[in-house]
Amino acid sequence: MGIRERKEREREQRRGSILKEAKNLISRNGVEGTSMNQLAESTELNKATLYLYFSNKDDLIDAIVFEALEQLEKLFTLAGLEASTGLIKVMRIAEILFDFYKKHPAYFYTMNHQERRTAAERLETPYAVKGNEKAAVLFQILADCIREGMDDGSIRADVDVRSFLMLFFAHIYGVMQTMYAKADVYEDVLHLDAAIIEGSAREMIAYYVRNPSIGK
Amino acid sequence: MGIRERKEREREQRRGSILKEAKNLISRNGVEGTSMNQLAESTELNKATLYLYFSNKDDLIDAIVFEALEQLEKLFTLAGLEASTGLIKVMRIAEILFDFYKKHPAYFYTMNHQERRTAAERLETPYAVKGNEKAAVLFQILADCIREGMDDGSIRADVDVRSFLMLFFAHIYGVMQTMYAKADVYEDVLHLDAAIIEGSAREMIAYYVRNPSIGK
Amino acid sequence: MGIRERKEREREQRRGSILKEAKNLISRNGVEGTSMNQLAESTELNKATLYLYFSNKDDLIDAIVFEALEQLEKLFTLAGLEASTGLIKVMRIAEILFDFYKKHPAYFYTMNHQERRTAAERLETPYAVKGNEKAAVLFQILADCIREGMDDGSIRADVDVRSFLMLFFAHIYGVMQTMYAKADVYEDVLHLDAAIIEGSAREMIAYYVRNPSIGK
Amino acid sequence: MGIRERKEREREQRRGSILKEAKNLISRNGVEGTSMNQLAESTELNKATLYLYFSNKDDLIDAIVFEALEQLEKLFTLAGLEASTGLIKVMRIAEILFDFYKKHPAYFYTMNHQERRTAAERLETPYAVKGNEKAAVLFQILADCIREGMDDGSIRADVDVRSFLMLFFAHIYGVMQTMYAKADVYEDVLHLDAAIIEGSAREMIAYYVRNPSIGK
DNA sequence: TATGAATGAGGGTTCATTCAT
DNA sequence: CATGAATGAACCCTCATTCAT
Repeated sequence: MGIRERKEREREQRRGSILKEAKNLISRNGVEGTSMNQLAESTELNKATLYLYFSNKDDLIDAIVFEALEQLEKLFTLAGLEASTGLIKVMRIAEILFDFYKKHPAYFYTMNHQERRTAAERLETPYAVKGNEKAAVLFQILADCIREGMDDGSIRADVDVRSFLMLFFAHIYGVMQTMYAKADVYEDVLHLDAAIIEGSAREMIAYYVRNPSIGK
Repeated sequence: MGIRERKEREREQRRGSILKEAKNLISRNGVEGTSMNQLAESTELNKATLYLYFSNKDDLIDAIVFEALEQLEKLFTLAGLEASTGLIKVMRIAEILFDFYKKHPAYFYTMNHQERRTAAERLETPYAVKGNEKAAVLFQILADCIREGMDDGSIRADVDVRSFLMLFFAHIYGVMQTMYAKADVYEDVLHLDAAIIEGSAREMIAYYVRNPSIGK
Repeated sequence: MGIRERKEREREQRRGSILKEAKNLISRNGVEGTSMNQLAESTELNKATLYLYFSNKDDLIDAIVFEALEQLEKLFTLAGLEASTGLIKVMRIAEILFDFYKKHPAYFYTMNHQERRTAAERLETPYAVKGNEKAAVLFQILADCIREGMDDGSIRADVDVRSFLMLFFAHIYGVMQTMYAKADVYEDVLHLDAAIIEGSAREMIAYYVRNPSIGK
Repeated sequence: MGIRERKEREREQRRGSILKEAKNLISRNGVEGTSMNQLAESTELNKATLYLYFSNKDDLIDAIVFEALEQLEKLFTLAGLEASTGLIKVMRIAEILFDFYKKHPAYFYTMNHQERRTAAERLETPYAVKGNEKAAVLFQILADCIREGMDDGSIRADVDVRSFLMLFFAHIYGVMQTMYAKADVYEDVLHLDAAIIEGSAREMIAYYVRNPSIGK
């Protein structure tokens, strides 16, 4: 069975290198701008071979999304360790998310690509199911931080937690998207630095959730 | 001379009906998911005919964007009339923007599609130039409201106006995108109503800019 | 009937201005590279209007060819007036033809465009018929010069006149085509000047027909 | 390893058969008159399949041109072997070129099609680069023959070699073009045989370069 | 497992030409 | 006479995907 495990491991490696190259391309050209053709060329594999590892282009995208979620789960978990209050944890997670999106454009692009497929389609594929579960974990981590903040008084008690979960990701997504897509506007027209916008964006979250009776 | 005007009007109507159908399709399938082929079928026009009214697919998209900006300009302008304070005006504009995006998905999709084209490309086409000017007007209206709010004390004085301009649109964009793309998540998983999320999203802006010494 | 003549004259003028603009475009973009669309725009006329003056794109081309032939006829005729010998006349015509082609690229391009249409098609259209007649006149003028040269001893007696007629135009056509299309080759690779090539090309004709017993 | 070579050979064959069919179509309809669509139909291949063998229509044309140049190089090289004088070699090459163009209209059409593309475009594609090199070889072979003729006295010493290189190809090109395009004129109007014209055309070259002190 | 080869469907765009007015 | 509007047919090219081997 050692031989079988080795095979398995090799397969995983090959798969990983495909994913790596895919992320590479997506970082540069976006999801729609990356074709299976290009990917085959970059990986020096045959197009058909790609389909041995991923049943679909969508499946491949899902795999990248899943990878992203896995990494985010780790990062989110670590975020809480050294933080003292719930608010600080939440803000730390925001920071992590921004950094993550900035560092891995491909993850950003893929995570926000699923427009085309209907919810039904999305639920059927095995990968997406796992992805949804992982996403739920992230939600949970963030939710816990919020509730912790309410308990320790750092976060105001009347925050609607479930709304905030969506809002948190949506807000950061919107800002990131703007920073990727509209750099020319804020740089050339408004003469703004990316770091400043991001800082304000994080501040905005803090303003929203922090308990005003405690102070900043 | 009446005849020429009538022709002109008819042409404008035809153009309008093409745009209308385009928005229709885009609402359902997104910008990239809408082809000139489909549009020709939907309008029951020959493909070449479309090119009599729009020199490009991009040009058509630009026209839709411009339409959106025109309407938004009107709406933004009206927003200030009945509002008493700068803060209320800002919030009113946020509300308007949400309503607008909800009512016109196609406007939403098109306005956030120009990512792919480089800044250079965007600046060259005549339509885009006009679009940029219109966008600048919207920015200005919002900026004026903010400053007014600072003057009347409804908005805290240390808001970075230019950052906020980006943030405002980015935030709303992110929330809308999430609501369009992730409806299944917040509905099925979080059992959330869209209106609640939107309410929270608007609140978030208010929390960020309002002058705390005045109170909510 | 004065009114009718004026109308006729106006029509001729309009037609002429269309032709003029067509030649303009063809000079720059070639025959295939010039579309009826462009022509309509340049003339500020409606596309359909063009078809009131020319039943076809081919017809329009034929008209330009005819114009060219008309002008060439004049030039060819004048060529003989001041020349002393048949040889000199022939050489003068060669010079004229080169100058003509250089000055009017559009004439050159159109005259050598009729590849597509079969001989049958070409003979049917009214313009082409007239064109063929004019071409025959040019041939005749050149033939007369040759024969004159044979008589006055400047041209060798054993030239096959009919062959030469074709050869003369073919040779000049080939050289001109090369000069239009391959300028980069002779300039960049061979470091040759256009005037030198043309000079050699004319010389080549002279070498071929002149009576060697007379001397250059 | 045999298997891979066989695959390679099969691919080469398929490629060859596409080229063959392309030449077929071009012979009949010219380069611009031959579409990738038609070619797909003729080869009974899918349109997309063609693009597996040629990245472009231009690339395909370049491949044909290159093929032509390869064959011409062989023919030109052989031409000198049995010939005694430089003049005879030159004339032999002219004969070869005529025969080649007559036998392979597609080669003729493709070789004289690159007018449209600018020099810059032509130099960028890898095929074209190789083509230019091959063309330079042909030029060189001809130049050597000329110089040899000058040495052995068969060609007059005052021929401008570089001019002649251009002239030689231009002349033959012009004649061939005329014979392809104006067959009806010389046949119906002048009652001339193609062979006669070609003979005169070759003679014209000889008249131009031969050393008169030696005699015909 | 991996590949070379192939494909159907569709992408955006442009052409010469012809109506009804 | 002139026009605006329209069109069918064709253009080159690319996509995600699937065979047989």
